Amino acid sequence: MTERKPRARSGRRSGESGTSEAILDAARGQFAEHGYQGATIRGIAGVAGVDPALVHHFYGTKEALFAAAMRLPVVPGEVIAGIAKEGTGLGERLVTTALTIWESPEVKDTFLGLLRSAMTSEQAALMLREFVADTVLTAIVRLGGLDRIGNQAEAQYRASMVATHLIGLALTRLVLGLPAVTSASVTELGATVGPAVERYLTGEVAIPDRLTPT
Amino acid sequence: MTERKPRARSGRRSGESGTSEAILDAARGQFAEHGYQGATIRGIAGVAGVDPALVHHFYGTKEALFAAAMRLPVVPGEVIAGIAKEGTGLGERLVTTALTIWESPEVKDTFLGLLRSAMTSEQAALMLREFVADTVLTAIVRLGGLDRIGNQAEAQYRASMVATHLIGLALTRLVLGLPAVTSASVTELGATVGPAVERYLTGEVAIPDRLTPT
DNA sequence: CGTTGAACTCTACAAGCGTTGAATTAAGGC
DNA sequence: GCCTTAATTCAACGCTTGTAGAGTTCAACG
Repeated sequence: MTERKPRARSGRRSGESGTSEAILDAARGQFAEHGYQGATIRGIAGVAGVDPALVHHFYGTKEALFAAAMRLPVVPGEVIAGIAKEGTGLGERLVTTALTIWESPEVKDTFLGLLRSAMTSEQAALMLREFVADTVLTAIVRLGGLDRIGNQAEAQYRASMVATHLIGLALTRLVLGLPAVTSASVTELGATVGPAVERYLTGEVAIPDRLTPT
Repeated sequence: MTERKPRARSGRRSGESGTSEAILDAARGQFAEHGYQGATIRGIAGVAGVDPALVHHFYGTKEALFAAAMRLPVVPGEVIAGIAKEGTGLGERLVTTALTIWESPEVKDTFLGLLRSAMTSEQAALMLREFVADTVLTAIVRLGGLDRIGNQAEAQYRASMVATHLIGLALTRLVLGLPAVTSASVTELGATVGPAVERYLTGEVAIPDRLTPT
């Protein structure tokens, strides 16, 4: 009875522990839940069942850990492959594709972490911009939109409107929890929002003069 | 040379100092810049040129200060009055109205503070929902949309789509800083986004079955 | 003029943070 | 079977944070 609470012994564990991956997982979860500032190394270590110093040993600083945790496990090909069912419009497929990717288990925490952190961290904002550009532009290209537009600035503008709407959708659905948006299914949202997105991609849209040189 | 740095004497100041308002202003600025967690009482006090304890004396806890700072100076009537020029479509007017209000000096810091804080604070998320509902729904009503729809659930769904798009616009413009969105004028954005919003309000939109009882 | 109360600063505490260095234990190559 | 190297915990530092209490100066009222 010399030791009451049986603490974990120090020193290396037997076998492959997979601890560094567990730490990354815990980090993604905490960043997704509390954002960059709200998540603490101690909290992450706690979830991973590990001493805080170990987190530091593996990843150095908190910033580096964030960068490592938010790095995508390459945009999951399976998810994209399973989508894009024919028969529906381009915009609709884009919306359902984006939502499905963002809500897929492999990506959700990363996306949420970036979204929450981007509000207060310039670094995270940059990463989120890249992330959205990656997923949305990739999806656009893969689904075959925006390819006919020669004017680069106009294409940029149109794509930004799409991104704007989709990010708003993610925000009201995943973070803010607007009832009407959370209770709708991905398919329903695709049907409702799809046409608006499609108009931005290929429809008649007011483009600022300065972007369309005579 | 007994005292190097001339510190402010303690005790009450002469005349009306208006300090409590200065603190609220500073708080709005800091919350807008860093979000709820990122803003510190010491930082706010510093901007207001005041001892941190005074902030506490006036507003009690940080949460209470946040609530006090984020309370709207009643939606500025001047701003709303100066908008809604005839000749453009309903959606276009809604977009320009919302953007103009949110970017007006009286409201901008409050809105940004709520937007940044809502990502990590449930309290702030609630306030943001109310805020958006207030400004957007107020504008919708004032501009005369959505009044013909009898079905309450459908109206809710349509309005949520509008809010979704507008919040996305605010986010990419004010927080994320997407170049194509920040460099456009409010008028240009109104022309581009307006039709999409108008469609949600009065157009032909796919409404989930469960919302439209036969 | 004296007293009460509000505005204001000082000092300090307890808690939590990211980070560090040293100690302990196991794995892997020679 | 030793010896290096990696994984792991421990204890602690220095800093910042929100908050509390006590003290100081002024305004206002009788």
